[in-house]
Amino acid sequence: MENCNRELSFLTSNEFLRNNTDPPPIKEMDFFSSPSNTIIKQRSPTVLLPPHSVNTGLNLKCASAEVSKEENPETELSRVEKELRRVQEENQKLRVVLEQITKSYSQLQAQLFIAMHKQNPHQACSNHHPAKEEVSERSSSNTISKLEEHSKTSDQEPPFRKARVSVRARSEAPMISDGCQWRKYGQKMAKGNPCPRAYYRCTMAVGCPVRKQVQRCAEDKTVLITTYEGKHNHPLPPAATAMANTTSAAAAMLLSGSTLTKEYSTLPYLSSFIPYPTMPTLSPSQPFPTITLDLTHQNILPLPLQGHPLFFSHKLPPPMALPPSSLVDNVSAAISSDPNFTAALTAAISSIINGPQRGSVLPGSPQLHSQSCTTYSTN
DNA sequence: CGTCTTTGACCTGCGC
DNA sequence: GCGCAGGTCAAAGACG
Repeated sequence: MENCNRELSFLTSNEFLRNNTDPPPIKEMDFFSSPSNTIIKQRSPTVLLPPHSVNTGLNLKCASAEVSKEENPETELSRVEKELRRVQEENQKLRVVLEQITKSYSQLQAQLFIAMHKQNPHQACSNHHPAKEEVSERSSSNTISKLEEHSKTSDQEPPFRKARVSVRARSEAPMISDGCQWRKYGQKMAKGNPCPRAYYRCTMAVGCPVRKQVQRCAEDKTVLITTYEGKHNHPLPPAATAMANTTSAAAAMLLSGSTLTKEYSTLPYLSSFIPYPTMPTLSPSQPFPTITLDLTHQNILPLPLQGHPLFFSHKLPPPMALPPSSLVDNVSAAISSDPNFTAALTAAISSIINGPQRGSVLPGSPQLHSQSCTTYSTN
């Protein structure tokens, strides 16, 4: 039973990149702090830095203080501009690296989820929303096996049409803004809930199969339950990509089963985290596997959704009463919830950072120049 | 006038 | 077969 409460959640701590011998936890990605506490000078490319002290060598001294007063101001200006451009490029590279890391993590997390499910198929537990899904073990395994059977035997219907990703978020608005265009095509009173359920379909492209249902939680009417179904057949605007990534990844995690890795690699939108997925929750009246991303009680936002319009629509103080946190904080927090991921993620990070040496760098991933390093400040 | 929402009717699947 | 519930359709109305 203890596994029953085991959600794949991202918690707030900095433990994921930490071990006993590691430097202090990362608090922020500080690219512009004073040199005294942020710059690590590393001259030899063969010396490995601690895992998260990625020194890019941006010796960001205050140039003006060191420049000779006789020097031409224009030359100084151009030098500073040049330096600024270089810093921006470094920043961009690091961003790409981080994206690769998050992608690897989401894949690893999905694999763990599937492995857990296969080990304890009868413990596929429900989430903790009593009003939503009271799941019997029998119906759960039945549906899962039906699903697997379906995915094996039928290539005609996209599996995403059947998988659902339910997002619970607090919002006073009638509908969360997720960057897509939706057209309402129906509304129904659902049994057991005084609030009507609205049906929307994506209108960003003709024939887009994506639909969503929006309904307020019966127990807590401040909670908006948005259930996504289907996969977009068109490019998405940046604002919508985060949510699409999230739901696609979650659906893939739910559906892919033993062929997870293969299917994952073919998902067009998969490039993001899976935030706070609970175990698949299956309604007895609906044979659709549903994965619930519960954002109502978490004190950290999922990475792809931070800064997303969805969350700006909240009445909660953004970002949900958290102290200012960095991306790295969130990553570390995420992994800390499951220590088993630490080793795997460390390997993933290593494979990216040391890609060229180990021959395992991902295509298109940037290569951190050994002498071009940036320190993640702990301040 | 075109687009979107509303809402009752209809279809489908499931349990009894 | 019947009733129920979820989901969808489509006509009518509202709106800019």
